[in-house]
Amino acid sequence: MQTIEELLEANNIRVTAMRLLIYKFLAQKKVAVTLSDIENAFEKADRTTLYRTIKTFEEKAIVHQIDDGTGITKYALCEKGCNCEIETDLHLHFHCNNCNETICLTDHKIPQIKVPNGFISENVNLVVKGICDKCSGE
Amino acid sequence: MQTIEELLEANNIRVTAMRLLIYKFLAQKKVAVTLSDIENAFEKADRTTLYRTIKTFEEKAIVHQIDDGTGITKYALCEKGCNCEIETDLHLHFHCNNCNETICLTDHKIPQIKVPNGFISENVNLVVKGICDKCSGE
DNA sequence: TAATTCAATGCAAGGGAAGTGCATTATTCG
DNA sequence: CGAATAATGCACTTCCCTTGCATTGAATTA
Repeated sequence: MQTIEELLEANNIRVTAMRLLIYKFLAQKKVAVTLSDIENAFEKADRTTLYRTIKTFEEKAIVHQIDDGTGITKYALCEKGCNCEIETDLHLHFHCNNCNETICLTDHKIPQIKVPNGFISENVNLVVKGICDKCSGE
Repeated sequence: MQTIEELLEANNIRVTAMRLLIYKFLAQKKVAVTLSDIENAFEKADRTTLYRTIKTFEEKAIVHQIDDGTGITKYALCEKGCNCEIETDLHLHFHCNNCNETICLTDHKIPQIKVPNGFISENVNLVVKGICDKCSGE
C-alpha cells in the first residue's frame, strides 16, 4: 500500500500540508468537484492556492479535468484505469440533472466514433446526462 | 424555397432587421460561433441584443447550443436533420484543435451508450476533438 | 547553524463571459 | 392615430478563471 506522501513524491510533487489535505478531499469524494467545492471545504485556504494545486496535480497527471456542460470546470482524481494522459483514452462521464453531480465512469469505455473523411479524431469527450443511481433509486 | 422572413414567422419570431442579419450570419457560417464572434461581426449592435436574439432563436428551436469543451458556449443553426428539440436526438460535434472551430455533424449519429444499472440516460453530449478536413488536407 | 535559494502560499487585481433591470425605441394592433 | 407590447441599448452585477507580486516556508549548501 502506497501512502499519499509516496504517491505525490513518485509524481514529482513536493509534499505540503495543503496538498495532502486537498488530495484526501479529492480521494474521499466519489464525484468530480469544482474549485468552489474545494474552496468551501477549506475556508482557511486561499482560492489561488487551491487553483494552483489542482493545476499542479493536473500537470503531473494525477487529476483530470471534466467539462460536463454546466459551464464550470470540474476535477477528479485519476484512477488506475484512467489513462487520461493518453490521447486515445476515451473518457466517459455521467452528469445527473437532478443532484447536479458528475461521476467518472472509468470502467465504461466509449465505442469507436466514425468521423467524415479528412477528419482526424484525436480525442473524444463524452458526457451522458440523465438521472444517477442514487436519484433514480428513490 | 422559404425566405428567412417566412422561416422566422413560421417559428413565431417577430421579424426585425437585426434578427435577419444575425440569421444570415449564422447561415453563412459553416461552423458553430460564439457570442463574441457575432459581436465582432456586428460592432454596431449591442451585446445584449445579440445575446437575447440567440436566446430567442434557441427557445424557438432554430438554433442549438454546443458545448465543445473550450468553456465558451457556441451556437449553430438547426438544420433539417437536426432534431435537437427531441431529447433522444444524439448530437455529434467536431472540434478542431488546430483552427479551433467547431463543426456540427448532423448526419453522423452517435451509437447507443451503455450506462451502469440504476443510471437513466436522457441526453448525450459528444465532442470529438482532432484535426478537421481543412487543416489536415494541407 | 546560518545563509542562500527556490518553491508554495496569500493578497490583490484584472479579464471574460453570462445574465439582469430599466429606460428608450420600434412595431403591431385596435 | 393612439395604446399596448415587444425589441433594443445602456449600465451594471455576478461568477469563474487567471496572473503579478510580495511573503512565507522548506530545502540545500557553505
